[in-house]
Amino acid sequence: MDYQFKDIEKKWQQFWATNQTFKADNQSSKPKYFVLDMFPYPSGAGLHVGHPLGYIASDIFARYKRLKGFNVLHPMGYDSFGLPAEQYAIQTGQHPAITTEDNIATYRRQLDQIGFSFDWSREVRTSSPDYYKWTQWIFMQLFNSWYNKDADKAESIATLVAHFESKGSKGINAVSDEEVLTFTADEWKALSSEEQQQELLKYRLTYLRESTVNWCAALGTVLANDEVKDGFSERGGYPVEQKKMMQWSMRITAYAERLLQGLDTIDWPEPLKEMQRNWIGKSVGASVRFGLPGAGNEPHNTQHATDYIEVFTTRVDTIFGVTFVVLAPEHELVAQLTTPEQKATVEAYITQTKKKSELDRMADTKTVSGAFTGSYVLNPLNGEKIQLWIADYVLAGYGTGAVMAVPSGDQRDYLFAKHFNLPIIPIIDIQNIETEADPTKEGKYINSDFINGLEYKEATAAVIAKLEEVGAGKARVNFRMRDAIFGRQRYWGEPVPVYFKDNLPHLISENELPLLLPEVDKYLPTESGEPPLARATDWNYNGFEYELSTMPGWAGSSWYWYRYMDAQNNTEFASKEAIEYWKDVDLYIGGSEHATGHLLYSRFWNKFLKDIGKVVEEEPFKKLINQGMIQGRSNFVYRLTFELEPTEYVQNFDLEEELKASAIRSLPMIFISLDNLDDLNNNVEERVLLENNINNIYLKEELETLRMRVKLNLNIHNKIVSDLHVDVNLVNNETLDWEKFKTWRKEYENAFFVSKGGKYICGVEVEKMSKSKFNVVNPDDIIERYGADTLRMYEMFLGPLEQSKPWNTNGIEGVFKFLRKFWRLFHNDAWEFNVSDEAPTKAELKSLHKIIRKVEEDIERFSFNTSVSSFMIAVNELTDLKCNKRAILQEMVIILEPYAPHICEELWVLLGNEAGTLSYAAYPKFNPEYLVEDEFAYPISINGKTKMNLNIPLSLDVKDTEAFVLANTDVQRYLDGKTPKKVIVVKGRIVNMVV
RNA sequence: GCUCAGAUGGUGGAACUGGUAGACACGCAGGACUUAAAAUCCUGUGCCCGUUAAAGGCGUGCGGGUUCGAUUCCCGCUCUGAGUACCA
Repeated sequence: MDYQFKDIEKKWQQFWATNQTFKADNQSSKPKYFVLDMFPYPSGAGLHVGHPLGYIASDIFARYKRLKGFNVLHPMGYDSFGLPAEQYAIQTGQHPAITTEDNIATYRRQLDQIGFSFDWSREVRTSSPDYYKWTQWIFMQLFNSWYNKDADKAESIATLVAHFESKGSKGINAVSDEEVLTFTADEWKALSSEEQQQELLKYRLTYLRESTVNWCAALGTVLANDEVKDGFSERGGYPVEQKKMMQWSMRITAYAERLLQGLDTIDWPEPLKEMQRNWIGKSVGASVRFGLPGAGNEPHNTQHATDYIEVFTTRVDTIFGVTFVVLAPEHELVAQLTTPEQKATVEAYITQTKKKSELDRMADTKTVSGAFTGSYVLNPLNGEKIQLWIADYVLAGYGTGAVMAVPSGDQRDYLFAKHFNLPIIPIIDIQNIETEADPTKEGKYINSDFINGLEYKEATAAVIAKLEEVGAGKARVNFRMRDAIFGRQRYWGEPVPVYFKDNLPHLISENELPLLLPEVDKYLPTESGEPPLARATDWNYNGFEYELSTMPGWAGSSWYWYRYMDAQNNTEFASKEAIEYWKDVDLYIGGSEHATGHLLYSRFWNKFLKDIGKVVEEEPFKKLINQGMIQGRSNFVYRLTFELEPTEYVQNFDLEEELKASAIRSLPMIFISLDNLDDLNNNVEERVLLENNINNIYLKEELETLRMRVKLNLNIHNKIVSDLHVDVNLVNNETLDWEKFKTWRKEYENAFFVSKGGKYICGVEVEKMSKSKFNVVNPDDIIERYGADTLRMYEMFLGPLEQSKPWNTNGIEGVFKFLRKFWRLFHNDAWEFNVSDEAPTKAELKSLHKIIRKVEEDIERFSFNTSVSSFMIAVNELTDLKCNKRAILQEMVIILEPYAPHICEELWVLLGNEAGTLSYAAYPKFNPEYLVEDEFAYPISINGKTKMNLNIPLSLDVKDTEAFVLANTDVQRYLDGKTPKKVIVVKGRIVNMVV
């Protein structure tokens, strides 16, 4: 029988499902291997061809590892909480759970069609209560924990309470809010329970904090930064204001150092690690206090936050070059430190700053602006009085919201000083500050008191020592990363398992989990601007109000890989045994867009779960591969822009009306093929020719009656054509199927095509894949035409996995032909299955063992595109050899199985093997003996240019090879009687002669 | 600005540690089969010069360098894509 991919694929997909072929066991004598894909958000649009790229790669890897004798865990699930479903619910009133369910069904159908070897018995959905029960449970553990810096790990809040009770706050080294109380044990005990809880909240790993959000009153909701454009909501264009709100936060900053260090232990793409490093943003420097004059002893040393300005600097060595200090306009001391004379200026400046969005403030790096407060601060090391300014280039949220300005070393400070005429003091002997700041660390210090003559390293150490001595500063490490906001004012997310009593948050008890998402009448905020959950009736905890915000999208995805290990467990998020067996993810494949979101939060939660003893590995994803994005590839047709004009005035003649009344209704649409377009643009004659053609061919009969009444002139517009997107499904290899095109839309029904040789060539552009550009390609269509095996192999054949590339089907025929050719090896000319048991020849064995090694090497380095090519080469070779030997073909079936599982299963059974055993067959063993050659066609080159090839026995050593080459008459002809100065022979590679 | 990735025929791409640049596939051209078409098969296909062939020249973004030999290593530059940012 011919290769009937439809029957074959359906048959085996059913077989795998009924027999649970890919169900993984949590116990095995085999080594474990966990292959994970980033699970999808089930959107209403379904899967497009970009989605499966990573899934196909991971499936090939998973299937390969099974053949290599591993116990493979390869699961799939859905990140099913999220905004689009909620948006849809708001529009249609349908419960998001229902639309989500529908979308999942579509995804599942599409995924099943591609033939993935997922263990569906472990499927997870983040929106399902038996899943989010555990997301809530982890939240509770975070609430019940604090970060002990001495132990460098999270601990139960009980250990903190015990410490407070016995020793007070003394000796606690914790990651906490900035302002915590200092107290003795007795003082602690004297606090009311509420006061104690209030204090403990400052230590918990998830806590309430007032944070600024983008509040859109009209939409009644909080918007993400990228949903805000120039101070207005992207959707609807309503004004957005900065509003302070009590929000749940996650103390991820406690893990900053461990998150940074951990990167060195995992096998991830370097750019991705770099992104996380930048996001964490560790900078090593010092904090320095600039005292306020008149506040007492100078230089200053006091506990009260109001009589000094604290700055963070990475260049504490430049402290003698400080000529002013700048505060962020939002800094809390600004009002207090502004003198009456400067009050008006400063307030005007603050108002001006407030008008600017954060984006504007960041974008405008050219204009220098600021205002003098009228106050001075004192340099702690030389007592010098320096001006205190405010300026919007200093951000309140970073460091301390204040900087010490060193105009000789920092370009921003330099411009500021020049603009406001502030002093600039050079501090390093080799510094050149004529036209710009010079941030050099080379050279020796000048104008710098006790560090004069020193070099960078010793100077830094000396300054820090001095600062510590006078109590005005110390070495400090600063991180850019902030705590993550964890609350969302949305409906379709996990409810936070917290209720409020006396304005304090309390956890519900564990046995009351899951806290189910309540039903609401509408998915909108309330009139008073409370989140949708406030609409739920009778939703309270023994009369106390529940938290009304829900968890963000990343909550459910920050631990889901553990649930796959033990998806059905009712008593734990996963059993200890399951976690100890599977441990971590060996291979994780997904897009790099999750670099600083999902991948950072997951590492954070993982480290926390390890601290509390629930998981065993410090890092969750040992190896990670980013698959590139599949971009859309749009096609264009070019519609001629022309008009007809009457050349004379005729009474009561309106061309438009006459056209409408005529048989043709309107002027025909004429499309110009891309290859004709150049001629038209460059060649006037062509245009005249076309005009004549239009008149004579396209318009002739239709306009005859009109022409009898008035003379018409045809004008082609200056911009000859307008480019229109055309559905890529109507185009094959840039050639338009114009019959289909005519039926695509009513208005094209009578279209004309101008082309060379009857082929209409379309234009191409790479853009985002989107409906409006008609460039979305659905895997279903490809599978319908070519089958899943072709789709799988073609997606791999497209190019390196990590590279972004536009989707195009130009080469898909080649892959399909390859599979047919493979099928043909097992069949005779009458399409009857025909395999021989003869012993294979040397040439056949060579082909086989070449491919065994090649595919092994390629898969191990995730180079799937090259192995597809190699399969083609192997099948071409075996076809040429007319090989139908079982000994060769059966091995081929095993090697190809990860790539094209359906056709291989079918052939496996035709070869007489038991159905379903292929997935666990043994991968063929490579034997290098079959590849040994006794001769090699050496390229013979003269001065590095290859001239000819020469077969030379590999048994010859370097010297004999050289002699063999020089004895050759053809070589002599090339040498033209000259003796080479030097002959380089690389055995088995090349011979090069220098003349 | 900074960080990272990339640039190879008409197209997607290959060339792993410096050793025959362009594998494999698409497309295109020619041919076979066919009444014809589709399908299939065969041949050719980097560019230039050359009637064919031979021979030759040029070729991996650009300019240099190291080397017997560079797509690969080094220096400088251009462009494209991604991330990130008045980060002190």
